[in-house]
Amino acid sequence: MSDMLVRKLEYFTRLSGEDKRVLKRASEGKIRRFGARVDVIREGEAPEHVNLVLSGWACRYKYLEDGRRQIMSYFVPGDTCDLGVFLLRSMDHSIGTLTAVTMAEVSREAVLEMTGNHSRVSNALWWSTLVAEAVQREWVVNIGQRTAFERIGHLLCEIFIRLRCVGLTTDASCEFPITQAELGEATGLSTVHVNRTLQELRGSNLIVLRDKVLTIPDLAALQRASMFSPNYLHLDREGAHFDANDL
Amino acid sequence: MSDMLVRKLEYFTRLSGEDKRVLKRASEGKIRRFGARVDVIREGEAPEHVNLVLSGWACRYKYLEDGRRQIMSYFVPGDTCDLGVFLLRSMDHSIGTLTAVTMAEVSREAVLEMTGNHSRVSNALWWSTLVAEAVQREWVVNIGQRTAFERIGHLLCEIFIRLRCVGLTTDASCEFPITQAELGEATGLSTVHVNRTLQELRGSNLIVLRDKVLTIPDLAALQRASMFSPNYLHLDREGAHFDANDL
DNA sequence: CGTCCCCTTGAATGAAGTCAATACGCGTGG
DNA sequence: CCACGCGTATTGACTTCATTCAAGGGGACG
Repeated sequence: MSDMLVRKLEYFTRLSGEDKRVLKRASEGKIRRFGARVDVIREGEAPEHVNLVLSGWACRYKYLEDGRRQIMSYFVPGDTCDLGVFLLRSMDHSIGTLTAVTMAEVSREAVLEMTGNHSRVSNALWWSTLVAEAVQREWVVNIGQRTAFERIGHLLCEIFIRLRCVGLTTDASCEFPITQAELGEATGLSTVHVNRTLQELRGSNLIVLRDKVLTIPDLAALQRASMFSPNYLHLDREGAHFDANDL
Repeated sequence: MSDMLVRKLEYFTRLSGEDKRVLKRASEGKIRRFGARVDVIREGEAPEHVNLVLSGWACRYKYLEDGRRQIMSYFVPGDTCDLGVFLLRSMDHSIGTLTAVTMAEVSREAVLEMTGNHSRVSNALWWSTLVAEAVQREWVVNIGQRTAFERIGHLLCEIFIRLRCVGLTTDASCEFPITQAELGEATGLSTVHVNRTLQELRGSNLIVLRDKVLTIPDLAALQRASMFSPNYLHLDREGAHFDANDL
């Protein structure tokens, strides 16, 4: 079940059988199923556990008073929503689903157990948190500096690579269940402009996007066109010195 | 010296004398002085310690290939630049000064000592990290959804409040040594447009900004005008249940 | 068959960027 | 002391990227 998480963490360091068991146990607590476009937790509420996405897509978002919505992060399988949340009394944003989603609720105790007694697992989880922060920063760069074309291209590169890390791509394709409106909310663009920009990307043969399936025939080309560098995802086993030696 | 940090952390929880001593010790290691507009660490380099700003302003930034620069965070006294950095092999962004800056280099060992053996200090430091993340997310909202007017207003509110937390404001004023160009790099606006927007803010009597001094005559009004809510700064002593009881 | 959601398109508008020139303060060196 | 250069702030005119408004098309589903 938590295969995706293990798979992702091994981009940082090799985990031992025991490490994997610990992770598995933590993610086999309470499982919740959500429909599409449903809130998991809302701004103002008190966080009670860490949410781990097992399947489906979710997002972190915030409404402005006037109804505009900004999506601040996408969550795909293997992603955790804030390891540290329960230090805070109340959420400053909401988490909602985009598609139908299953989530594991990881309790405070389970997190403390992992971070306190299993240092390799702890390091790997902190690494994933640091990467999530780096992604957040990259979004600032993306929205702040890039044109619509680069911006959407960049986002597609990021998502594709993140999905590939957890085995959710086949060759050059992946599921992409996000509507154009939601893409707009994530990139700070209007729906209409997202639509036109996607057509441009299609016209340049950089992407194929139909029926909720995204194909990137030449990832390197898309990366170039959108000035994407994967360095901020820190996928080159930077924690190799922590490697477990049992297989 | 680390007064600012202690002062900031006490917005989360009350620290004991011992806690403060531990923090003081950690920030009294190597002190470095930088001139204005100088890099502290560059993208691609390996982080070796946590930087704690003692005085002056710094920022986190990234260049795009074509020379555009995005500032992703501002650092003011009391701010630490990434508690977890040394889990990563290389920086995915740079940190540079805006004014002359003094920084304390907090060693990996000092961080481990604080987080491992002093749980209240550890919690407080993690809280400050979580707040920094919340700020990062808010910048996405800011750049993604708000107009130039709201965007700059929002940023000024945030900075003013952060400075007030560490005692760097007097009444309605604070030092504000940021150039218009740097404001533009942080908000994703051109210098020219920043200039015009500042004039609008002045014209609405929401701010006075002259000679590197910012005055916000009516903070509540500026907050309203820029749809600013301080909730994401989590300043209402959310860790009060960890309070030390000695004074 | 109608409704709803999502995608698409066109035309008009608007916010912000670009280019270019000018102004101002400040330090340096003649 | 003044001239010069430099970085920062300001202004005007023009352009462009993106938004808004409005309408139409297509598929899924009851």
